[in-house]
Amino acid sequence: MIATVEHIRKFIFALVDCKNFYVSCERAFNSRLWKKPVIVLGNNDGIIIARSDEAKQLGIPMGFPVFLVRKIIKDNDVIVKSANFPLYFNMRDRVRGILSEFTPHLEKYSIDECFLDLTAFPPDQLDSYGRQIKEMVERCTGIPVQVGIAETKCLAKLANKVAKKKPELKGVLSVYGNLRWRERALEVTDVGDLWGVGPAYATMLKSNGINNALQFRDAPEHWVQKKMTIMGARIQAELKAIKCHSLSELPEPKKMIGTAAGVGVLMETLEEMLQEAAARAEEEGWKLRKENVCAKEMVVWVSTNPFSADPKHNDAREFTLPVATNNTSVIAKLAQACVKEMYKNGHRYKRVGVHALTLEPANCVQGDIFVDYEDPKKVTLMRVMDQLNQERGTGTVRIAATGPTGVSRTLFQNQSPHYTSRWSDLPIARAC
DNA sequence: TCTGGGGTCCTAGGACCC
DNA sequence: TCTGGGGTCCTAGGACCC
Repeated sequence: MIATVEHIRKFIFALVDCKNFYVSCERAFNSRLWKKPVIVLGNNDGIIIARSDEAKQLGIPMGFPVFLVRKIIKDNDVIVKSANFPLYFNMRDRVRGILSEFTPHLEKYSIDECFLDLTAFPPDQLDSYGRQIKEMVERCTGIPVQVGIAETKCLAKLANKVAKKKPELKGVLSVYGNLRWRERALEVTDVGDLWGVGPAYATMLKSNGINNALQFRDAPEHWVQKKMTIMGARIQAELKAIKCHSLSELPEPKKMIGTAAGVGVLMETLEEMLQEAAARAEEEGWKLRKENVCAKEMVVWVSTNPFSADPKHNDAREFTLPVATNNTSVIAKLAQACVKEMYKNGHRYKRVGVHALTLEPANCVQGDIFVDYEDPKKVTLMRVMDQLNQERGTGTVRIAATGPTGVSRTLFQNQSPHYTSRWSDLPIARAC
């Protein structure tokens, strides 16, 4: 490999990761959840999307259908919460706000993780700096975090994981410039826990005698590239402190925007399917307008429940719009036409999906002299609809095609109040 | 005997992330 | 009875072009 200036120049990355994020958000407003096993369920209260440490210790797995662990929940008084995304998004923004006070150079990697560029900071103080970040976030938001610091993103991720696993590190680990610490961290990390190594690669690597991150780093480079493509080669280089991934401070424009929520009660009639198609189109339109883009090509698909013994039917239709659009009623009509074509009587459907594949910025859509989607009245109608729904709550104004009630969808039986996003739910402080 | 070679674009499929 | 919902990137192979 030819060393470039990029490789020689030293960078410092920190990864800040919120611990059991959704559970921590719930706990920040409800002290009764402290030190108890708590889990958070996804849409429809179907699967487990977050667990407290206590719940993990009971052996409750992530992404698992909740009905399969009912007994553990009952026997151990596990507290079950339904997802409360408005609260989580708000807490995410608070955490990011605190982090951006430390450095303006940060990448919002996911709802509960941020990469920080600390290159400008004195390397001998990184450890204490990591501790300051941790304390400040916890004090201001109530969300516990771990901090990992290193020369590359992959190593920062790894340091973060080690900090999480080893209580004596108290949630902060910098391996920057410290070869011995770096090797130790690599050695105690299972190869399957590396960022970018999923279950398939982990199995392959282990069957070749590569069990930890250190062994992976030292494996022959050509072999790694052959088996795991350029992605694997990059992970390996990053573990050698050679930077392959930069900080992306500005989010890349999206390449695809989709929506495909499963329904609560399976759909059997065409009418239900058409209503669901309209509802998904409505959501898709809203997402496109929020991103300020229009879709030129779209895919509509239907599927039955993959886990049931019912007859299966999965199908998809793709179409190209004459003029890219983000207008809900245009999308809804086309989505319904696709569903009408695909629907087969005698099946119980779980999902209708609507995906936009080719996106164009909304302000420079290529026109078509025969089609008039850019009718200012329609644009205004969408804007007013979005505004009303935002101010008065989702679903205040809907297109008629979604039906009077819509298809039965989301169950939130154990949702906490919207502490941060609804006036009536504001927590009340009482003097003891 | 021996049947070009280099390039682009598109798609499906596989792997991964949170 | 109940099993999420978003995304990204890379590669191989085929079609097609000159």
